[in-house]
Amino acid sequence: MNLFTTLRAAVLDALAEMVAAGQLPDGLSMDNVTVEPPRDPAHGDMATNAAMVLAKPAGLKPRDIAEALAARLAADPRIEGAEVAGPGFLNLRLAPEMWHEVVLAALKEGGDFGRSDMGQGRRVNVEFVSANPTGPLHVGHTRGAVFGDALASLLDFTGHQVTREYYINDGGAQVDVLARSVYLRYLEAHGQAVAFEDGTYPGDYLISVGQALKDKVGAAYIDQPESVWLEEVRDYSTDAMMDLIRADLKALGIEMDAFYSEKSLYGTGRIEAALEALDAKGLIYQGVLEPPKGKKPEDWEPREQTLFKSTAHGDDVDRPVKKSDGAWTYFAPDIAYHFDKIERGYDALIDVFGADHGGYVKRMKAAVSALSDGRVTLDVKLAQLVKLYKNGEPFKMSKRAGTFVTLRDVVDQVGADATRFVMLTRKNDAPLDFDFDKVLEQSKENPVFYVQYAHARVCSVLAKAAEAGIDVSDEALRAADLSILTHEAELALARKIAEWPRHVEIAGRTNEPHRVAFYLFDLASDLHSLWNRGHDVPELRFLQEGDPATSQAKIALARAAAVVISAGLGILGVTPAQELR
RNA sequence: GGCCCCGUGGCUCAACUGGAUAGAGCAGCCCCCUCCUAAGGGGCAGGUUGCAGGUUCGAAUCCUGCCGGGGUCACCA
Repeated sequence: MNLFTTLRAAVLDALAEMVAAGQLPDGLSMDNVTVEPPRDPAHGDMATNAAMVLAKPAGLKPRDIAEALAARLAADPRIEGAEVAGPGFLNLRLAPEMWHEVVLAALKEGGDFGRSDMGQGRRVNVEFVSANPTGPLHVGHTRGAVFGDALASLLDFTGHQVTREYYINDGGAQVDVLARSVYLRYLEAHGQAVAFEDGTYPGDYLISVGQALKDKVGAAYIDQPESVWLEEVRDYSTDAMMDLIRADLKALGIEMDAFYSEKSLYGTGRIEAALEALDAKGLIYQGVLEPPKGKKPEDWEPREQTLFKSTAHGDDVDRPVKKSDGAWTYFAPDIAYHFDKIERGYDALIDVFGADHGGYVKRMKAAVSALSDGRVTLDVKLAQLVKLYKNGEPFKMSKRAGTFVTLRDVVDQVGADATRFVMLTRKNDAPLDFDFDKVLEQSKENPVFYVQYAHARVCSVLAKAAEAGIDVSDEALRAADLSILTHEAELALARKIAEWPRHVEIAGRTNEPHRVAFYLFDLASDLHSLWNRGHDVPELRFLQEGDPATSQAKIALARAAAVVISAGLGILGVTPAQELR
């Protein structure tokens, strides 16, 4: 149940009647007519801009349209009042029963309350993390991982068919480096002294891989040239790294639906096929690029390369798909990979990249646009940097000094729930501060705690009421007489609950899961506020001693709020707390 | 130099993708508090939304040009 779409439909009906009655001309576009909660509660429960939007095309004064619309809407029993205000807003005041219906809907629908069919089953592929398979995930990956996973859940909740996908970069030189590094650890496991030069990965996490390799092949690779072992060690090592990464993701509660190997594109004709598809559209040519303007690399020299005419699809310059020696650039398999996604029949693609890949967005969009003839959209979300703090002090990471923080470090210290929530308290393209101490703090300053606390409080009331012999089962709460809820503070909470389906749709439409986190904070805030008013105003307490009927109604309201918090946290991948420790 | 992101009270951030008097939390000042389970509650003050134009009934939001911060820039992945 979404009150806002319900009321918008009512407004549109009334407008249609006005057209039929000759009060409005025919053929007006209603697309821009909105029904929204006004910022100022004094303006009523909902406001529509219909009169202002239609005034110009209809050739009428906004206030005249609003007056006529108000007259019609006032006849609707769901609407208690309709007042024209400001430049032509029509403010609607709803009958209290509408809020009671919302509470009831939340109780009945439970975790499905707010679910939307907005996506109409459109198939969406969300590609995220896609970290090189050369080591464990670090904090930088964590944000993208949480963001992508929450976005996928959000899209699912809004009626899309979602695939969570990881692109394994196992085709480039970095996996050879990995193989050589593991080989060194392998020699080490055989008791040899080894040196990790520049261009190898010295991390401890490869020790066990080297050991395992020794257990597997014994001494077979000792004193052998790369040609003997490189390929096998590479495959063995990337598999080991992917196991590591899968385990890291699992620690965060993330499970991918699909892993796609870059290597599988080579030697199978996939890359060639993708480029032929572009060639068929006249978008591949041999040419020489201009040097980058302003900055002149010293070793720059003009080279003839195979280029993709990405400028035909909005890019700034054309991009090479082959190096001057004829080998593929990284971009080529990426084109093939996205071509594959298009061929798998997705309606929309989403890529979650780190902010340092910002320069890649235009060419990728150009490729998808060209390959799908504009049919498939690609939205690229960039996850900005995470700044770490410890005891209020910036925490510097250095790979060389071995002080880089892994995903595991973070999850082990603060838990998956807090990690996930905090990572979503900022929009993806804004930098994020992550303070190890603050996220565990039990105070209002910590949004994780504040939202969890609200949920725990409701659980607490339920337990308390049950102890007092009041039936607070789902059935009993659904049957409660909600008409008792008339206090402004109570209706305010119900109003906030009613906004949930609306925020879900906005978040889903914009691919912005952080909106869910902000909404939950607001909702928690309203619940705490109502709770606190119970100190001064005993009638506002949820539990009314000796009055089961009233208690049930009030607890039904609290329970509805908890249902929404639980559903919202579910989208974010956070477990709602039953109690706090 | 080109491109992308960002610029909102002292600080950290919102603002329903164009709506009404730009909202919260810290910090500051003033009150209250042992209360259904609690780590507090209420209030005051604080703003030319980086600057200048433009579009619109209406702009923090869209367009143009500046200023400032960050990222990125063939033959790496």
